[in-house]
Amino acid sequence: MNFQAIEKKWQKRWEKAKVFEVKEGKGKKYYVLEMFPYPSSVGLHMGHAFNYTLADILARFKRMQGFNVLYPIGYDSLGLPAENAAVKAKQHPKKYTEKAINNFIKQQKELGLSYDWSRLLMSHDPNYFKWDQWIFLKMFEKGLAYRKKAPVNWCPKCNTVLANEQVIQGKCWRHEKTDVELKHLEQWFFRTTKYAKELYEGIDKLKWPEDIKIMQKNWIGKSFGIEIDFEINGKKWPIFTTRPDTIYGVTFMVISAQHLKLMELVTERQKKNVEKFLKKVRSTSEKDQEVEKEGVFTGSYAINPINGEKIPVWVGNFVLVDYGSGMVMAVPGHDQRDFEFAKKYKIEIREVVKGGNIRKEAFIDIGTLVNSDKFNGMNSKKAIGEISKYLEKKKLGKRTVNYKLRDWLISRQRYWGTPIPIIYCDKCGIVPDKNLPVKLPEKVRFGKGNPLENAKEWINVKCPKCKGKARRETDTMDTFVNSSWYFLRYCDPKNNKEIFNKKKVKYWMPIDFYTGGREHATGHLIYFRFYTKFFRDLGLVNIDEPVVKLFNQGMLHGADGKVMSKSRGNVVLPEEVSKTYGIDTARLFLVSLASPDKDIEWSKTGIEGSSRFIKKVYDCFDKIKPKKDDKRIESKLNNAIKEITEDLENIRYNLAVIKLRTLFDSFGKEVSKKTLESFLKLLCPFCPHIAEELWHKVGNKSFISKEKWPSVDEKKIDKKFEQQEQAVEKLKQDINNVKRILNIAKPKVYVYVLPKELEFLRDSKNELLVSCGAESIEIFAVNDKKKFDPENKSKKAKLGKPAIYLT
RNA sequence: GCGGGAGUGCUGGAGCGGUCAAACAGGCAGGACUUAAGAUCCUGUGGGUUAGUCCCUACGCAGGUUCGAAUCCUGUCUCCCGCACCA
Repeated sequence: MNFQAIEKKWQKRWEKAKVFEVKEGKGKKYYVLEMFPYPSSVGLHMGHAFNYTLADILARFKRMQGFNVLYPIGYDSLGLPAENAAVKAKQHPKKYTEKAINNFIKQQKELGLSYDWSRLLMSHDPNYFKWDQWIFLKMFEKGLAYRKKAPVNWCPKCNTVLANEQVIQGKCWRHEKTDVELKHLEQWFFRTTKYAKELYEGIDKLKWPEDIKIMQKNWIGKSFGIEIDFEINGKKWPIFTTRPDTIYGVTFMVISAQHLKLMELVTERQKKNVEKFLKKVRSTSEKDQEVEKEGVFTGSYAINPINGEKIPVWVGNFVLVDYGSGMVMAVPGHDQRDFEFAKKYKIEIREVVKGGNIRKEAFIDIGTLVNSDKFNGMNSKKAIGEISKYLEKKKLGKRTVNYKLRDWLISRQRYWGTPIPIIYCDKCGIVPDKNLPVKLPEKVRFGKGNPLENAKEWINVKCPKCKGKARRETDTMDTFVNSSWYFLRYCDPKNNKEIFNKKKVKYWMPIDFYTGGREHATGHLIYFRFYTKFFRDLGLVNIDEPVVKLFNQGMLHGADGKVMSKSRGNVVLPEEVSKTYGIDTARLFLVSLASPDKDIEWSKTGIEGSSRFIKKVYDCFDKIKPKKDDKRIESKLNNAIKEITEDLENIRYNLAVIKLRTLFDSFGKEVSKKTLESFLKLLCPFCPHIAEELWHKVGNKSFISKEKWPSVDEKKIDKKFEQQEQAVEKLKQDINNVKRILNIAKPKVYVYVLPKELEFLRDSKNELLVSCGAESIEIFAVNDKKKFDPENKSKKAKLGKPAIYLT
């Protein structure tokens, strides 16, 4: 059979008849979505095919179940990789990207994915990013987009700053060998921290994989504590601590070496020392493991608010600048880091919680307070509360909750991104540019730094307010901005009056099933929740969370056992597989290997198994002449429908495939047309092209993709047939066993059964003959007087266990 | 260091308190069909034993809970992943 012709044929017909295009309003909706793909110019390999197939199967299944299924596609086409690749290929990123997209579309169509192509989105389209800019201005208006000078992560390879989420173990997310540097720059931020509490608390309600939920919790990192004001040089400096019970043990303070206001604390005498130290800190890479804790005295002293004690303030390399207030109270007796620091610089280590040996190491557990004035003898746990209360009463501190989550740095010093719609005017300052879209200038020079900085005509504009001289912001937005709301635009992709129609979004949202990789746990999957909450507060959506069910698919590994990727050189291309086996076979194989959430390995021999099955199915429809069902088939079919439906519902495709195979194997020569059709429907989500082809072959004119999913008739499921089958199976084994013991190559077999079992065993006579390699088989009822039974074996027969005699 | 997940046949993997551990697929071996190969079909694939029986050994290792555990608990080893000086 010619797979490729069949595939092409149906792909064309689907497209022509707009089979997968949907409109809102017709019945119950179901929204299936894959994470916004970045259109790499390298194209798709089998790993991608695996991802898309998983969602496509569900979309097709839900569609047949009668849901109004929204299953759209688009491309996250702005971003650094495209710009870099384009520069390398000496092509404009736009041209380069669009070529890549066209290639992607072609390949995805060849996979038989049932997208509604009419909703196609591309984030580099000004009609799309116009709304990114619109959102930015809304955020600006609400104080959620702001500009500040801050210590930021800089990747020297990318030549741009990065968000915290894009720094992995001190390295750039795109360059695993490049250390991220710290710089102080004026940058644009989104105030994600405004929703920190809600983002954190909402996690529990999500039907997401547990590990993702835990990762998000750790990332947002909630901790309860108290902010205590320490007075330094007459000014109040707040610090955050979760252990106020150890406040009597504070023997010094440490401020981060990156702190913006550090120099305010440095005295004239200490200036040289501190500057020398800062130089050293900057030259050693920030996050290398096990950096020794070091610091220098600033010359200033702080007053411990609880007892008025004067304590030295140091500057140190181990204090994070962007957590809490960038300064800590050091309790060397009860914090391991402070302990190491104090040991090194011979600062007093004071015991205030009894329980450990603070000469050897810091005692960080809870215990009983000592050397703590009126709180002596109190348990740490109680003391945390009591001391907090005391400080609050005296207006020296305030209990707070602190989050690790930081505001999202969205500025990028690159060309291929959404321009930030801001104009700087000497007179009016920061002015929003409401004349959207702010497009990218086409003619720019690539190579050195941010190309936009040299686009003079584009930069120099009139101030929208005073019409005076002004200049554009040259930073563009992080690509994760574009992917934070695309799922809403799919609901109304062509709207040019507003970002989207509220009613349409209300109908389609939330996303019912979202697939993608685990790597987005603390990036995209937080950003898009943040956006959703912001839109809700704007009154644009009526939901709190964008996704009901998140599914993380496993990774496809190559034959070498490593994750399939172009750079590793272990890719298998869908085109190639398609040529030999057909894409339906590949789809089937990918999901039958293992549970879809697990990593799987591509194997050449493995796909043969799926191929054999597909061929068998195809051949069967070539030959079979439908007749009537017997009760056994009816039972089998209904049971299969029931179980396959459940398995699809729970994304246990591997198990569904097994049941599909078992069902097919149970077809004898007597199968009704209706049963065959039901089988095809069950097959359709996995192998849509072949299902369509055979659907027509048996005489239908409609699209099976649009047919109704078969329903279960529970009454027809009869466990009796299963038991009978098992009995036959056992009998088979028994005969073979005896045959082997007696060492007869082609025995004559005599079977003796109880009279009521005679009928179904007779039906299995041929099957037994083949599988036992017997010369002949005769089946007698035990009470048959004419039976051949020279050794009188028939009296051994029991219910469900016939007696046998071989010769 | 903290957190999460996983260890089942020759392999990928099902099973996640109980009627049978290994469904399904792949591999390998034997057989049938062929002049032959391929395709296809059948059988076997821990050990012992037997005319189809039964026994033993087996779900990383060691304990425990239970009438009963691959499945629950504790400890331990190995592997994978995430976070990592968060005060």
